[in-house]
Parts: sequence; C-alpha cells; structure tokens
Amino acid sequence: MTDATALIDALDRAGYRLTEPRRAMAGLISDQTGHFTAADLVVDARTRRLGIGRATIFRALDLFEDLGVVERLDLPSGDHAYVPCEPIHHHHVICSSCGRTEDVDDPGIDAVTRSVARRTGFRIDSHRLELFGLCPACAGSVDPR
Amino acid sequence: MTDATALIDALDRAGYRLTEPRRAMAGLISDQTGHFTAADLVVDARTRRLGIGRATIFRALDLFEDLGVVERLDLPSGDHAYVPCEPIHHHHVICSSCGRTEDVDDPGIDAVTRSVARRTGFRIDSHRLELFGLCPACAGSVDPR
DNA sequence: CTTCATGCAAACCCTTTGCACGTCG
DNA sequence: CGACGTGCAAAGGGTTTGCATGAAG
Repeated sequence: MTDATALIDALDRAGYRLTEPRRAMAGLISDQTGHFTAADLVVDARTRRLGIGRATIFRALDLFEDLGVVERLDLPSGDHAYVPCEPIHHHHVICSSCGRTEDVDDPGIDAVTRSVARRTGFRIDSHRLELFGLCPACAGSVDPR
Repeated sequence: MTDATALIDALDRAGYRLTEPRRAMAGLISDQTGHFTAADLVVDARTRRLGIGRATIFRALDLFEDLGVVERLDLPSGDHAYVPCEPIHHHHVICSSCGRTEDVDDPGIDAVTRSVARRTGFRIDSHRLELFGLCPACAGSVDPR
C-alpha cells in the first residue's frame, strides 16, 4: 500500500501524459500489498473492469521502472515481481511467505563492494542485494515465540 | 573455462547416470567463458552437431543447478544466465562487458543481513548479492590508466 | 491539431511436457 | 532387463509488437 500520487507525480515530472489508464495503473499498484507480478495487475484490472489491456500494463510497468518508482525483483523461483519504491538506491527485504517487502539502505554493503573490488581487481559499478526471509507477522505465526 | 570433470563428478556422486548427452553438456559448459544462457548452449550444441535437444539442455542445466555446480544469475537485463561455480555459498562479480564472472565469498555481508534483521524485524533466511562492473581486462581497454 | 498512448490480437520468445524410443548400469 | 534418460514436437506462459483508433496537451 503506497501512494498512487507519487507514481502519477513521477510521470508528470518526467513529462509523460497523465492518461486514464496510467492513473488507473497507479491505483492498482498502490493497492498491492508486497510484491506483485504483471499478471496480478492484469487480473486486478480485469476484475475491476478497468478496460486496460495487457500491453498497457507491461508498458506502464516499464515506464514506472524507468522512473525508479517501481523496481523489478527476480524471485528465487525465477518469477519477475515488482515493488513500488523510492527512486533512490536501496535494497529490499522480501517476505517469502506473504510477499511483503521493505526498503532498506545499506550502511555496510559499500564496504563489501570495496573489499571485493580490491580482492578481484574488478571495477564495481553496481550491485544488487536481495534479502529473503519472514516478516515479523509471518515469523510470528509460523514460529510463535 | 572450468573443468568438465567437476561437473561430471558431481553427477556421479549424486547417483545420476553418466550419459553421453550429459558429458557433452559438461564439455559445452566448461568451454564457456563467463556467463552463458541456455540459448547459448543450444546454439553451441547444434553448431558442434552433438545431437542434443533443447529439452535435454534445460533438464541438464536444472540438474547442475540442483547439484550446485552451476548457478543461475538474473542479469539486470532480465535475462537468465548461468555460471559454473563451486557448490558453496558465495556471490558473483560479473563483468558487464565480457561476461566473465568470479566467485567471491562475503566476509562482510553477514553483518549487513544481521543489521537489516535487527532494524526491520524480519527473520532473514537467505540473500542474493550480485556485483556488476568491469573485470581488470575490460576496465583496462576501456579506461586505459 | 499533432503527438503520444491505447487496445486488440497476433507474434515471439523461452521453457516445460508427453510420449515412444534408446541406453546405462 | 528395468529404470532412467533422451529427442522430438507440441503446448504453455509470459512479454512484445504492429496497427488502426482515441485521448492529451
């Protein structure tokens, strides 16, 4: 559950047209809890009879991803999922049970990349870190301690 | 360029049959430089007239992945690539230019996951870290300093 | 009005599956 | 010889594209 306004604003600021389908997409995305797939949105759109086609959904997701307000995750299963997020560099903690995600910054990861760079001679330009586990709620119901 | 024997041994140890197609796959994989896709292997197999079908290639990759001697990477492009590697937990440094990869262990990443766990309340079970950049050779030819 | 965005359906991957045949041990 | 593995072709699922129509600025 994020704010649809943030998504719409991002489009606006980047000079894209604020069309009805795009506003609807922003609404759909902001209603998602945790990560979601393109297929989820297709289903939701059709359930709500929004009249949005598959193609538009994929195109809008691409757009939001370019704008950095949505990020694509590669789940261990191989599926592609998306999460709404702030357009700054960060990482995600992903609940394997309910799919909830949380953004985290990375105070220590820079040290890791520097250390790897030193040891391998690579020039590290970017990195991806994804943390999988159970969110407090799911951990509580699974292992009640 | 890794060692085909390591791949074959892994199959053997796990009790899988050492068939001709699987030996050929081991050879194909060990001849790859850097990461490769299933499609790469399909092309190579057909170029060398090995008579190995697509299905077998996907099945063998799955198998090698289960055995931990090959790992699947999700490239920023969204493509799935594979790299041969040691069956222990580690991470990869990936050259964005030539695709060469190197395994690295992660002396500092544990601290990062612990810190994230503490801050978010998540129980972190696993993580994926991928580092992208330029290997020494490619960095040298691009930015000769 | 002109450009940009949409919907639809078809095209296009990549990957998996069903099944009869081959072969490893 | 019996279970396991293979090839083929077809099915499947997710994503992209072409094109005529429609809306945004």
